[in-house]
Order: sequence, then structure tokens, then C-alpha cells
Amino acid sequence: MLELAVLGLLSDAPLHGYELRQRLKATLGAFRAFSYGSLYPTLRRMRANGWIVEQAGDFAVVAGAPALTGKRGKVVYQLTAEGKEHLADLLTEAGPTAWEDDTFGVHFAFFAKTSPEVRVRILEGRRSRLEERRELSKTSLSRTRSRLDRYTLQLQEHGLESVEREVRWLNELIETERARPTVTPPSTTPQTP
Amino acid sequence: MLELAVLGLLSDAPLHGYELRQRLKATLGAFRAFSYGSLYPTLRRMRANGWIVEQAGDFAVVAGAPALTGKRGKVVYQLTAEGKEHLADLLTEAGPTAWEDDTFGVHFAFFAKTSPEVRVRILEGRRSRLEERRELSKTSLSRTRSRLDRYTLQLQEHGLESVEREVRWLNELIETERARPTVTPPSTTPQTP
DNA sequence: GGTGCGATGTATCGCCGCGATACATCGCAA
DNA sequence: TTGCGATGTATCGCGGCGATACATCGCACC
Repeated sequence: MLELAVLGLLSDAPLHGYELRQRLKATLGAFRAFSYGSLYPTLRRMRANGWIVEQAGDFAVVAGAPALTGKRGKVVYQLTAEGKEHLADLLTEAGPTAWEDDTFGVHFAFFAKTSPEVRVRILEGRRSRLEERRELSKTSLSRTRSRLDRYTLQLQEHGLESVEREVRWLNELIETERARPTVTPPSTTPQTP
Repeated sequence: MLELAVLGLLSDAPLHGYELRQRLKATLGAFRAFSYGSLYPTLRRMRANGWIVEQAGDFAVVAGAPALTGKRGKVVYQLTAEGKEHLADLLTEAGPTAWEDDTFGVHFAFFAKTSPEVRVRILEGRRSRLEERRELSKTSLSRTRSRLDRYTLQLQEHGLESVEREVRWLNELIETERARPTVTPPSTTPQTP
């Protein structure tokens, strides 16, 4: 999850933690927070897995006495070859993991790096996920409408409308996606025109 | 969080775990999941705190050899006096905790048990929270619009529209709330007409 | 009349992410 | 010159999630 987001961001340019988090907020702001409390552990994990390496940044640790001065330089993270490979893998996976509430936004954010086929697959997966939820919501509503208090009812209806709205959005996206000439691209990492 | 939801549901009638979760899904379906993986631990915690007690349910453990047969009866949970008190406290708290993304829905779901003043306060808190996010989103968009790829842009705009839509919804709710004659109710647990 | 499946029901495990917090430096304005 | 807000790295505890295990119940289908 966060892993995918980080890989995606670093694939454009090396970044340090703080900047990474700024981009995360800017890109996914409305959907996910991604605090430092998950960012740094994730970076460590990714480093351990060999997806990224850290280089000394701006006010670099002068060889000799970094621990003594306590000065801490910016830590800039950069993708490794394995990291790029892993990113490519994640972007190709079009399983259910790609269209759950918390995951979809991240995948979508990197659609420019995703193949058209996978894009459509994810969009459709997301849509049917939401349609399912919509039906559930509808029947539940019609079954209990009379018994519900004013506020619970309001909440249900708002929820239902939100879902319907997102389905409409997805429909448009899928249509647009289909309209685009899907000339199967040169197999690897397509870029946006 | 889950605690509040459980207290709220149990305040109407005693329920067992499974049923509790069904109600949770039906009520908050669109917003929160609340799997068993958090429900049961929460119930245990609440029991330890004395907010709830469990009674033997349907096919009750016949005195004698429950462990031998391995038969497990439904475990029905019921609010204690302290539990009711605690619920009242939680419903009165109108702090930031009440209008964050994950919390707001739960508070809203029990507005019927909440005083009009607190209701308005929470709605307004939520609104300003969203307005803040909206401004952030807007400026970020106008600053980076040209540099963004098709999909990231789409995502941002969809997010922004979602936020704007929810603000509109809140505006209506607040207005309605204000229109209602706020004849300060007899101090405790008001009910819906 | 058995069998097998889907709903009901209780429970745990490991992982992920969040909010709060701490601490340090930098740039700049009052 | 001091003091504040932005930049920057990092940790901790806890709450929630999805997967999983396991058992029973009711009922439809053969």
C-alpha cells in the first residue's frame, strides 16, 4: 500500500521522507493520510528488502564524527533496480487488492505508469465492488426505512448517493478508457503522452 | 470508536456479537467495516471496563459440562449502568475526535441520542474540517494542475468534488437543525419524535 | 434419508497505519 | 535576539483490518 505509493513517487525522482509525505498528502489528500508513523517504518522495511537505498543528502554527514555532533542530514531515498522491478509487478497486479477502498486511490494515482488493460480491469473491479455495496445498501434501506430514525436514514441515503456518484464517475472513466485506441504498448512501462 | 458504536447499539437492546456486526454493517456500511477482528477484542475490553456484561444466550450452557461437550452458546451482551453513563459521556463530547473522517459517521449515526447543541457543534466542526481540506485541495490543484498527468488530475478533481458535495450536505443538515425549535430538552437523553 | 452448502455464530493472529509526541535545524520577521 | 513556523527524522501504543479456524443450524436437492 504505502509501499506502492512510495515506489511510485520515487520512480520519478529520489526524495527524502518529508518531501515524500508532502507529495503523498497532495496526491491522495482526500483519501488517505499516511502519517510519518507508517512512512518511516515502511521506508525501513523497503530498504531491508532492497527496493530502495538511502544516500546522504544536503548537509551530509562529514566523514568522521556524525554521532558526536548529532547533526542529522537529509536522508534521500532512491529506487534500486529491484525496486523498479517490484513496482512494475505491483502495477501489473489487478487483483481485489487493487480495488478495495483504501487501495484503489493509490493504484489510480499511478495509472499513468499502468498498462491500459490493467487500468480497465481495476476500474471495472472497483465498479463492481461498489455496485455490490450499492445493492446491499439499497435493499437494507428499503427493508428498514420505516424503522429508522431521521439521522440514521439521512446517513444511509447520503452513503448510497456517494456510492452512486462514484459509480457514475467510474463509468465515465471506463468509457474514456475504452475509447482510447488500445494499441497494446511495447510491453513495459508505458508513459503518458 | 467501535466502543461508541457498540454502546449505542446495545442501548436499544441486548445483542450478541454476530448480530452486532450485522447492525454495524447495515448502519455504517458505506463508511466503516468493523470486522470481528476488532469487534471481539473491543467487547472484551468493554467487559473488563464494566460497560457491558454478558449473559448466557439461546442454547445456554447447561450447568455441568459445557467444556466437555464443547457446545458454545450465543453470548448476549448487555449495557450496565456504567455503560449507559459512559455512552452519555461519549455522546456529549463534541471535540475534534467527533468530526474526523473515521469518527464522524459513528457519531452521526447516534444523533438521535445526542443533544441538539452537540449535534450542531459536531456538524459545524465536521464542516470546517472539510472546508479546510477543500482549500488545501484547491490551492494544491491550481498550483500543480499543469504538471499533473491525466489520472492524477482526475483523482484530485474527483476528491475535490466529493468534499464540496459533503460540505453542501452538511450545510443542509445544519440549516435544518437550526430551523428546528431548540427548546433545550430536559437535560438528558432526548429521543426522536 | 443423507449430504452438502450457506447462514449463523465465536474467536484469534499478524500486520498496517494513525495520531501524538519528541527533538533538532533553518529562515526570517518583529 | 528571540522566538516562531516550516523543514526534517524518528518512535510508541493502540485500534482496526483481512484472513482464518472451527462449530452448529436450517434447508434444499437428490
